Formats: sequence, C-alpha cells, structure tokens
Amino acid sequence: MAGGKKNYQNTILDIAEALKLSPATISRALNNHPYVKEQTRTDVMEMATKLGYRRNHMASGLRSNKTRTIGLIIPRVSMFFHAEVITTIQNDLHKHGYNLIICQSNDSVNMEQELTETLYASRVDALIAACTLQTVDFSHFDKFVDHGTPVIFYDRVPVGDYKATFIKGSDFQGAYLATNHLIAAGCKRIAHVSGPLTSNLYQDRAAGFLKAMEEHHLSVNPEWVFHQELTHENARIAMQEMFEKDIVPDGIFADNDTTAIAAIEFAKEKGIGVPDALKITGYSNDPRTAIITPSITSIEQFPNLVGTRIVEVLMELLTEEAEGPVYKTEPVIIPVELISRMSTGVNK
Amino acid sequence: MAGGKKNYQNTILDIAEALKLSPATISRALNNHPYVKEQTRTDVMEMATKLGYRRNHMASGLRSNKTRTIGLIIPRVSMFFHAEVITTIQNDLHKHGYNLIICQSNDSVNMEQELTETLYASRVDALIAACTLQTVDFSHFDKFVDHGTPVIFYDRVPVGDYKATFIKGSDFQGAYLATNHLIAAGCKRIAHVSGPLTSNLYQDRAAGFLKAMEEHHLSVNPEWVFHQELTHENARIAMQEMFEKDIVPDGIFADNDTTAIAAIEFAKEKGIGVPDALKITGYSNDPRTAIITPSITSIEQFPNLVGTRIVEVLMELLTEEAEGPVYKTEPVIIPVELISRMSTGVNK
DNA sequence: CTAATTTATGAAAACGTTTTCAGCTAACTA
DNA sequence: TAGTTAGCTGAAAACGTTTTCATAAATTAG
Repeated sequence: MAGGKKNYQNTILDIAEALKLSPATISRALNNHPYVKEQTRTDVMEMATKLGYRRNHMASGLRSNKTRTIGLIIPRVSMFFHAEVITTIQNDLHKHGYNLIICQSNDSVNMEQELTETLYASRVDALIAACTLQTVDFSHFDKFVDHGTPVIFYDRVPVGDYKATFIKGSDFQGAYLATNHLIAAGCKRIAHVSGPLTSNLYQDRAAGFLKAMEEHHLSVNPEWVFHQELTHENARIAMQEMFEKDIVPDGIFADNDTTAIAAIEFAKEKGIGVPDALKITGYSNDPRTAIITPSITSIEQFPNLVGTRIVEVLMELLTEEAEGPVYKTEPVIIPVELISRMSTGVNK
Repeated sequence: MAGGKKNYQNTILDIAEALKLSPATISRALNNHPYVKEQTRTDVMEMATKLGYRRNHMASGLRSNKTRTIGLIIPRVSMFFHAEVITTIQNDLHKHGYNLIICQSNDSVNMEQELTETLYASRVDALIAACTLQTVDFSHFDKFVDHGTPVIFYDRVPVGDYKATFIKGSDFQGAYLATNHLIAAGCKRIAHVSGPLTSNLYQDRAAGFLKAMEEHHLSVNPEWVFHQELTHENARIAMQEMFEKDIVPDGIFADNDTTAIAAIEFAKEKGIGVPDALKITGYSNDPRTAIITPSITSIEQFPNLVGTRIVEVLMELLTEEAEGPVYKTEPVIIPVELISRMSTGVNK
C-alpha cells in the first residue's frame, strides 16, 4: 500500500548487534561452521528468523566467488521431454538454494556457443547441457572445464573422452525393447527411422535395433534404415521412399514421436492399416502419442528421474573437495520402459 | 585441458592500470556516464574487449542494489502457451542483459505464495507472473509493490485495482470469434465449457460468448454452460451430462484445447459425427489440435507477441524515473485470431 | 581579465558478506 | 604443574563495483 520504496532491512550486522556478537560469528553460525557453540547457533537462527533475515546473495557471492546459480542449455523448453526435465531440475535445485538460468539453443550450434559465453560470463557455479544434434565439436565447453566448473551433459552427450559428467537414458535398451516388441507383434520387415549418427543417441539405438534383429535372425534392409534429422518432413520423405517400392516394411521403429506421428499420418492418407498392415513405435512417450488415433506405442524415458539424478550428481560435485575431480568418470544411465499402445496392436 | 583452476581475470582495476586511469573513470565509461571524454570512453571500451573484461554482477549488484535478474512465476512450463511465452521473454531479456529465474507454481496457490517469498528474497528487479486460476487474493504480491519493484501480470491477472501492469489476450474477442464461427457454420444450440469465473479470463470469454449469441438471437441454455476447472475429466463429465438428455448441443465452445480434445474423444466413442452432428472449437491453438482427427478449430493467442510486449513494457518501467509509478495504468491487450480446422467443417 | 560554470578525473567510502589471523578460555597430556 | 591442544569468538581485510565529494582544467559570461 505504501508509496515510498522500502529497503531490504536486516543484515548480518543487525543480528550481530541484537545478540551482542560479531558479524563473523553470525556468518559462521548461518553457514554451519563447526567452531560455533550450539547455544550460539540456535540463538542466531532464532534471531535470524525473528528479524526475517535473508542472505544477500550478491554480497556472499562477491566474497566467496560463488553465484549459487546453475546454467542450463537445452534445445528448446517446449519439447515435452525437456520441459519435464527442467521442471524437476528447477524444483530440486531450489531445495538446495540454487537458482537456474535456462537458455535455449534453438537447436543451433552457433547459439549454443554464444550461450556458453554468456553463462561463463555470468559465472555460473555449474553448467548442465543437452547439446544440439549437430554439436560434434564440444570445445566451447572447455572454458568451464579449464576453470574447474562442473559440466553435466545429459541426453545428447559428447562421444569419447571429455572431462565432464554424462547422464543419459539407456538408448541401447530402449531400441532393443522397441524392436523386440515389434518382432513379438509379428513384424518381419522392420524399418528404422533414426537420427544423425553424429549423436551418441542414435549410435546406441542403432546398436540396440541391430542386436534385436540379429537375435531373431531377421535381416536388416539398408534401404529401410535412415539417419537424418528427425523432423516431420524428413519422416514423410522416408515413408514415401519406402512405400513406393514393391516390398514394403510391416514395422517401423521411429526414433522420436514426431516421426511416429508423421508415419501414422502417412499411413492414414495411403490407406495403410495401422496396426494391421503396419506397426509403429515412437520414442519419448510424448503426450501426443496417447491422443492420436491410433495411439502410439513409445518408450518412456522418465524425465523426472533424469532431472533428479542430474541434481543429485551436481550436488555431489559441488560439495566435493575443492581439488578433487569435478566430474564422474562413469556415465549415469537412466532406465527406460516400453509403453504399449494401439499402433502395435497391443493394449488399448 | 589444464588441470588447475583458473581465476576469472581482468577486473575494472586491470583496465584502469593498463590505461593509467582510475577505476572510477572506467566504471563511468562502461556505464555511459555523461562526464567522460569521448576519447577516454573509446579507449576504455577497446581495452575492455582486449582484456576480455566481463562485469562482475555480484559486485555491481551489491553496490547498486540491482540484481539484473527478473523473476517469473507460471503454472507450468510444459503448457504450450507458456513455453512459447517464456522462450520469447528469455531471449528478449537476454538482449537487455537481464537474467530470468523461472519458477513453476504447479497451479497451486500455496506454491505461488512461497515462490513470491523466494523471489523477493532473491531481490529480483522485477516480477512477471501468470497466476493460478485459483488465485483470487493477490496480497502475496504486495511486498514487491510496496518495495517499488515492478510487477507485470499476464494471461491471468487480478481483477479490480492493483498497482501493477497487466498484459493479456483479448479474451472477449476470442470468445466472440469462436462463437460467431460456430454460428456461421450452422450451429443453433451452442454449449460453453468454460473455466472458473474467479478468473478474469473466463469472465471475459463468457461475455464474448453471450454477445455473439445475443447478436444472432440465439438462446443460451444454462444447462450447457459450465464454469469449472478445465481438465480432461471435467470435460468428460460435462459432455456426459449434456448428451444423456433428449436435446443435445450441436456446437461446443471449449475454453481450452484439452477440453476440446476430450470432447472429440467423447464424440468418437459415442458415435457422434464431428463436424456433421457436432462442431467443436478449442482455445490456445496448442499443436495437438492440428494432429488429432478431426483437427480442431482454435484461437491463436500469439504467445511470442505476448512475450515481446512484456519485455518492452518491463524495460520502460525499469528505466523510468526512480520515483515515477512502476506500473502502467492501462492494460496492454494482445489480439487473437481464429484458426479454422476440421472440427467445425471448414478448411482442412 | 576575472569570476562563474561546465567538463573531466581521482580518492575514498560504501555495499554485506566470508575468511584469515590472532587471542582467549577450558580441557587435555605427560 | 607446565605445556599442548581443542573450542569458540572478534578484528579486520577482502571481494569488484558504484558513487559522493573534491579538485583541476577548460570553457563561458560579464
């Protein structure tokens, strides 16, 4: 109601004065420093809440060279999987008193590079990144690594050696499950519409696909294997190519749900019966897969679990010895699960 | 590559030393203070880029009591409309050198209150909020207003007087367009499945609906007007209630796309032909409306435009005289547009 | 030509914390 | 008993800016 501008009151000095202690002790009490008497600590805590004290992050950050801010770079927040992941990351970081700066690369490598600059200049305490599919050179993340700032890659991670932590779904397993599911549903001629092999995601999925096919002694038709950006348009083109031939697939393992949706639409237009003549699986369990007709079998990636694990690992890294390694040597693998729907003829 | 941790180098003092000037002058030059010689300014700028200088936000924030951080509270990022809005806000704020802290209320009033606490403690320079539908008491935003921190509400805004800025779509117009479209398509018995009247959104839409009906001398059946939370379940219940009677609607104006989708599903199950026997419109132009069969006519709300305007207005407020009002007295209205699809029998 | 003003710069204090160093008491050790 | 150690606290410096105050140089007014 008041017109004038009020100041944020109550600093550490106010608590000090109220308790006839020095600001140093207050600071120690608030930061759980071991050398502070239990009685003093509780006194300080009480007075702090009584005065409504809030730590001034600018001041503490200036002194301690910590921002208590984490940077996040993702392709775009509107993708279902990422929206879920960041929601969880956001909430969990909050509990630990960290803020999150979310930046979108729009799936552009240039933008991604720029954002690393900005976030480095913002002096984030750590960086979480899901790279673009085109990112094959990761040197723009070097500055963080060199500086000793933890970097966590998830979903789309660098291949080979890199002094960072990796958290990813079990893409091999997901592909293996999906392919086996198609085979169990009776498919013999299975196509794989996948993403660029520059990305670890699609390397692993290709391997999972091949493994399942081999195990059932099914041959893989190279003309039915696509490695390209997983857009709606590319999916249509792939479908067209495959279905203008004499022999056509009876199963399609699509590496994302957009592609699966495009396949369904194509089948509808051409009068190809799904799931009778053609069975389709997607990947990611986007909510759209449940509402389209027929609904689409897909692979659940547990985005919330991914988010939770990211924060858990991050907190470990941030509290580790100052001179310890700021990354995990072993990648963290999140399990996946197949959700069966109409497009493969099973379940509702 | 290096193992050791590097410090962020180059402060304002390094520039000062390199140019044999005082830090005060450097600071002034960097902040475009009028009293600094043109030659000096360019020298400073040059040296700053040469040394790769980056302002330390903690330090400048501590001194100037500005965080260059904006808080954002929304129900959830995974809602299409909000995802688009925040993407734009994020990008535009970036250009002005501001960071954004995104917080999700999960559509819970309690959470929303908590988040205002956190963001107030974070000392954000301004707050942007899309409230929950249940928020009818807005007093948890008072602390910002009292403190002189600009508050911008969008989408779901407080009704009545409040010392904040409002940015919203033209809900009256959207409802008017949708209803008129149904009427033009031949509907005589139109139902309105809407949200709680506590929210300005649904008050305005109710008015737009009534206006269009009146203008065409169509009577409104009170049993076909619903004001309830717009969930999938509630939509089904509403449909059931209406379609177990003898006389049933031939048009449904649904106030969000989830409701429209539920209506389509219900019609499919009951063998009600859409659009022949029943025409349906949604609201928000969620991408799902385009892929479902039949595709759904909906109202485009131009989320990017909303985001852009929010940042424009915010920048005005932040650069205004320190003692000026920190809000616009007139609400900013964003236009809407009807996108015609199969569910009303027009277009593809 | 002197006095007043404008332009341009520097010295130093301030912002609110954290942390090093030192010191003091109480509790061990030998 | 004296010497060491552990537990607790305070004084003061530091973090990198911004800003007030003072002052010098350059310009304008009279």
